[in-house]
Amino acid sequence: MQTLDQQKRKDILGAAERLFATKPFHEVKLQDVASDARVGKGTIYVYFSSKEDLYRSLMCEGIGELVDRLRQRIVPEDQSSMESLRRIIAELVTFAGSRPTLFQTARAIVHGQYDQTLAKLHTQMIDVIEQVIRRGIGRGELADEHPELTARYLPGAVRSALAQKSKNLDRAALPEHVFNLFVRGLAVREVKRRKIQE
Amino acid sequence: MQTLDQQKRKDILGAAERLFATKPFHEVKLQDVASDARVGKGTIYVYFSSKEDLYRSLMCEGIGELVDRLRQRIVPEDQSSMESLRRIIAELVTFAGSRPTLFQTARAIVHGQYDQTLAKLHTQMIDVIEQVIRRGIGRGELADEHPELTARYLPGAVRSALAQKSKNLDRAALPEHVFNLFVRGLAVREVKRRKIQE
DNA sequence: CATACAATACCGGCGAGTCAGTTTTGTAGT
DNA sequence: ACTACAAAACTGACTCGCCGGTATTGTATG
Repeated sequence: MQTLDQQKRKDILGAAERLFATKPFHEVKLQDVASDARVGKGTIYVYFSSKEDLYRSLMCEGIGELVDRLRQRIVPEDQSSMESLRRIIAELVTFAGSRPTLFQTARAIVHGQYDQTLAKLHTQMIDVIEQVIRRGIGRGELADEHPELTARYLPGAVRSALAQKSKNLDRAALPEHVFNLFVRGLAVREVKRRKIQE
Repeated sequence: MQTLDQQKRKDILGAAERLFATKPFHEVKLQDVASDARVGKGTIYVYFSSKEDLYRSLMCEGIGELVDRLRQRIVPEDQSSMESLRRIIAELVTFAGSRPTLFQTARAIVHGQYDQTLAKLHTQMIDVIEQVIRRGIGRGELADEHPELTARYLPGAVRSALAQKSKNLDRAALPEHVFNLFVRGLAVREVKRRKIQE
């Protein structure tokens, strides 16, 4: 009597996530969401006040979860900045892989000026990354003129790499590759290294 | 009257671009596009067969233009790979700045499986970048395990950086920063450099 | 008079949102 | 334990407004 069935809410969100992954907002029909979630169309309105609200809830909870995970994985005191960076990237890749919709659509929403909650969550994510870089700079481990920019590149890069699922991207190699690129860059330094070693 | 025709078409595309930049597809009304373009609603259907077609044309022509520009700016024979990279990044930033809609929405569409034309154009863009990197590797100027991934990161990074227009991003600094990061990475190398110099 | 197009009116389909009715679930009384 | 009952949860057929698309009208131009 008391509680709305939280499982049902999850079902609806799950169906919505699947469908919004496939088509743009305006092509997703609430009837389909309902069918997919095995609930009546009206039930959706028990848990969400509108299609818009459903969509926003989906996004907010997803990004919120990502932010939480990032924070959990980072322990500034005990970790080198490199390790933190590595973990951030790994987490981004994992998340993007397991919940492609959320990660991908996140961008579309951030752009939409209306939803401040979501924008705020997005900012939080960027902030977490930026702080890690700044800390690394402070410790003398990293160098970066604009950490606030780099913090944005990271999720963007991961997103782009995973955007096309067609190719057989080596998922396992992705985190390491991103990490290496961001840390070392493309420039060849073999010669210098040899000089050092000699 | 032929000349007028093409101008009118441009007007419509321009208005559409402006509006699609502001709101999602389903919130853009054809009446508004018409008004904005100073054209009768019916006239739109002279040049485009449907709202969908208008949108697709807009995207295709935009991305096509970007691909052309990238190709023009790159002269593999006469340029170092670094210079090519620098130009690619500059072009991406410029384009993303001047035509935010196209750049930003591009990926949302690519994901949609229906439109192969657009997907193909997107692939072409990635290919241009990838080839530059491969050439650099061949010449011993660059090192990269997965150029096909890096080629995707680049536009993704730029896109992310420009996604939020709120902050006073230093537009001028952006290309250089992206270039430096991708080429050199975040790692501090002062120590090593000193060792070499000593 | 003819052409081209803006403006406007109109139509039909579609889908978000509603609500009256049905089912499920919790509880109280015996 | 069982029944009875009530309240919440759920349903899906229906409604209603909106907008894509078309047909019509008015007007300017040459």
